Amino acid sequence: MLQAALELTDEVGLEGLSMRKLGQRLGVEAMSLYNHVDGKDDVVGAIVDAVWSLVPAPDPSASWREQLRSSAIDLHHAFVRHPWACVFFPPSVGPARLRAMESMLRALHDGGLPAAVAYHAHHVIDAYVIGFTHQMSGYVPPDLTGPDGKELDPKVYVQSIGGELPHLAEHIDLHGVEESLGLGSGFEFGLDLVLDGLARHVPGEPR
Amino acid sequence: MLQAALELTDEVGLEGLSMRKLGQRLGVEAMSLYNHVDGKDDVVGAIVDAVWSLVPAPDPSASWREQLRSSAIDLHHAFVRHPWACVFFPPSVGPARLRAMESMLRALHDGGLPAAVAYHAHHVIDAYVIGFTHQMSGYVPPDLTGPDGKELDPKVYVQSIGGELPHLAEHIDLHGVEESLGLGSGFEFGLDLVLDGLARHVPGEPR
DNA sequence: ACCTGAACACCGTTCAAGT
DNA sequence: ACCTGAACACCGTTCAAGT
Repeated sequence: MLQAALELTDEVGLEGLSMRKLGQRLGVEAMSLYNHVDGKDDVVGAIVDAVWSLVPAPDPSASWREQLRSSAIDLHHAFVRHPWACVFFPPSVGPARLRAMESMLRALHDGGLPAAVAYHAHHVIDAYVIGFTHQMSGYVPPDLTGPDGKELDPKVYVQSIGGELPHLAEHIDLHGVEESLGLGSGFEFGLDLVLDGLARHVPGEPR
Repeated sequence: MLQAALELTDEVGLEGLSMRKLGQRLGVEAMSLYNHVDGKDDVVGAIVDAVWSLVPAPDPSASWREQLRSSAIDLHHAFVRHPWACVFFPPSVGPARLRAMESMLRALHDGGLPAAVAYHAHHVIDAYVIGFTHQMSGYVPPDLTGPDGKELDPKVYVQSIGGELPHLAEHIDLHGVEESLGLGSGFEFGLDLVLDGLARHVPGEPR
């Protein structure tokens, strides 16, 4: 049934998931589900944790930086595949997510970061990975087809809403060609900003 | 009416906001609202943009770094006051948010950051500010009162869910005393990691 | 132009009743 | 032990009817 819930949510999203539809998919009335599950929050918590369980534990023999980096990227990919799971507060925090948190804190600690830095680093990285991925996979480009059916210039589109906003119009112009800017993916660019900053907090390895 | 919607949402949250309750507060049936507004998405988009309008435009004579930093902190505070507005995708992006985006992109451009860096920086900072603030203000500490009414040790609480997770237990122990770690707020710590990283991309000012 | 009541198509969840 | 139908308390939204 957990499998059915996950597939259904992949198809219809978290908003579209309902006990009635889930029952229907299982060939059963919605009310029967309450014999196996506490309620909707229970199933949402379970399927979100199932996505967390897809990210492999980091290699403890790698450097702290490589562990954090590859875990963040693996998590990012899992959320790209299941965008509805990219959420700060699922109804409950399951064991898979707890294990991921433990791995990250262990890597920071073993890497020699001061406790205060490790404490904040954990929240900063979580916020960045979930935040950026959520933002990225939820984005839908604005509809640029004008009332006459022709494509609007970003400049006039932006102006129609907010007035004279030249930098914003230029920014929208770069959509779709951002990979050609020579900086790699936006996600990794930001991730490395954070990790580089953390590296400068490792005592004994200044730079 | 926009004012009433904002106050109501401050009280009951975004989940609690309904056309019926909003009508009730205005002394009118819910269906009357559709004469003044396109639908619920319309009012949510409007009140979210009203919160964005609370953050002042940055001082253009300040350095790009100071502009970004103080805008991010102002936005953070606005979202702490109105947590329901701290959302990546409101039903619509209003003029206040567009103006904030323009100010940020202008500061990055005038500060001499390469176009590719400015492009990604915008998304990274947005993701971080919204992500961290959302995470922070939505967090509710786990209920540590055991079945006998006594307070559980974080170690045994964490173990009851996920097994042996020593670093996570230690992390939970630091909750509430994180301000005493000597690194300032977690939000500003992460923000400075990002801004410091961006500063190293300014050509001609190596370091 | 603005408001209203009834209705429609949905929700999560409870509960007594069945097997 | 598991399933069911009816019901409750909610949603957003439409639409014909009123003033």
